Amino acid sequence: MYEHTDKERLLLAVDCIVFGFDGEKLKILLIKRGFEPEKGKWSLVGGFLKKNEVLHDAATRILTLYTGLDDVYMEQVGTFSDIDRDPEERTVSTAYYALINIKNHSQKLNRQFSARWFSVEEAPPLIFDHDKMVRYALDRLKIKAETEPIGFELLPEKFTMRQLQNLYEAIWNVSLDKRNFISKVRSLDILEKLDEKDMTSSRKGSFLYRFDAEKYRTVERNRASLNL
Amino acid sequence: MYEHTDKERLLLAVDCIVFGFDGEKLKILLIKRGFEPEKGKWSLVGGFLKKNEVLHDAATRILTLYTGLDDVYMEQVGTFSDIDRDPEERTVSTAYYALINIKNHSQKLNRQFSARWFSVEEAPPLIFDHDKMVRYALDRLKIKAETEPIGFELLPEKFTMRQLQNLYEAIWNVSLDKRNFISKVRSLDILEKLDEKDMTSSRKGSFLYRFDAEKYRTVERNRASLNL
DNA sequence: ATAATAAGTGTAAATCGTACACAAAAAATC
DNA sequence: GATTTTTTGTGTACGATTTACACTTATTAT
Repeated sequence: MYEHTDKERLLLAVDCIVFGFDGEKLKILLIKRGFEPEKGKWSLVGGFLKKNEVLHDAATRILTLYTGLDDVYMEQVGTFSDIDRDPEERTVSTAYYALINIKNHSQKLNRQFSARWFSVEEAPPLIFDHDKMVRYALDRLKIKAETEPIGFELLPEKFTMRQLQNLYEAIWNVSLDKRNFISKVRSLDILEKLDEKDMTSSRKGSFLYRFDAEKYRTVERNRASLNL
Repeated sequence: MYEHTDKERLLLAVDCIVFGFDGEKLKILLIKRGFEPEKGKWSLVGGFLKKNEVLHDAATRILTLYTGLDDVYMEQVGTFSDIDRDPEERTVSTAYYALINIKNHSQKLNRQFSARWFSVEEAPPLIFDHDKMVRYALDRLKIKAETEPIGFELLPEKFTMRQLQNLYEAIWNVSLDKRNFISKVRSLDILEKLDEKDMTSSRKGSFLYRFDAEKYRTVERNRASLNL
């Protein structure tokens, strides 16, 4: 019950799992901590909730601080409360995941915070319970990708079919049949095929596509399933 | 960044959306608050996180306090942080939902806390942001029900096919075809048909079923989909 | 005997998912 | 300039799943 003696005030942190995609592999943004505790080890980007701030704003603030980006897709993953997760003081942390497009991503972050992209499989061990947060965030991303088209957030404006397929293969850690993938994506009718070709990937070149924002929103509203 | 001046300690509450099922409708457990603020209004059951307690334990503790039940299925829904959600003091709250079987449910709770079951559609307006919490919890329950057999938690040991169908109809707010429903459920092979009949619902009587815990766990492990 | 009520049961059509292989374009190399 | 290399791009057939759909049965109440 709401008895006064039980009320304990504690620190509430926010940690962000920043997912990015480079056309090949799914990546997360990590920083080498320049401060105690655990100075020198890799961690998620994070900070503390301020008095007159809601969690989502705190997550956005932290993301902007570390990446220079705003207007980023973010979603709450969950709140982690193990007693000794932070050795300094009892701290509960709410994790958010963000989806960002690596190409839009200024390089200043590297200099300031020793931030680096790691592919999800090759990331180093993280401090505190951050590995657990990443696992939860990945699970959420996998589920999200089943019912909502997340490419808008993770891919550059123009991309090839191969890149789109790589994205889903990376998220679900599966390999998909090219023909089935393409026909499924086509049936969703949210892509616009451009006349341009990307010539970097092959001699033949591959056509570029773009999301059709209009159709895309319709699909989002209908929660159309992307069962690949 | 983790600068000391930004650290603000605040209260962390836990609120529980307790779902129950009476064979007909999906219900939630609400209490009429006997304490300020908002004394006399309806709210979720809740409390504050203690210093040496993790969130899940706090949610369990609160549920046991109000219902006398332990060993209940619970899952974190999310953390709600609107600045003025609690008028007394800045309080962030993590919501959990619980699934309980109303029939197992002792009646002592009613006496002690003016707790009552309300069908989800007919619930009164709740204090603070509790209505929002209920909406989120319902969304989570809907998604959960798509991939995991939740009947074990919500139904009495023996139940009729009609009750099972009512449960899914109530959660998803749809009407399902009886024949398709039954053949789908049968194909999952997690139910045991008993020789007993329930005679309360019709003159003919309807056979009772029971979950086969062994098979049930296999299905859970395989994350078999219950696409009804 | 008859009426009323809910239980119980099967099939056909449509949709969706999956498996699968070869030709075309262009550049690089000889 | 012919050949090799590489990646793109495309269609179909089969099986599985989902959906739509209606009548009989058992029993009690009248």
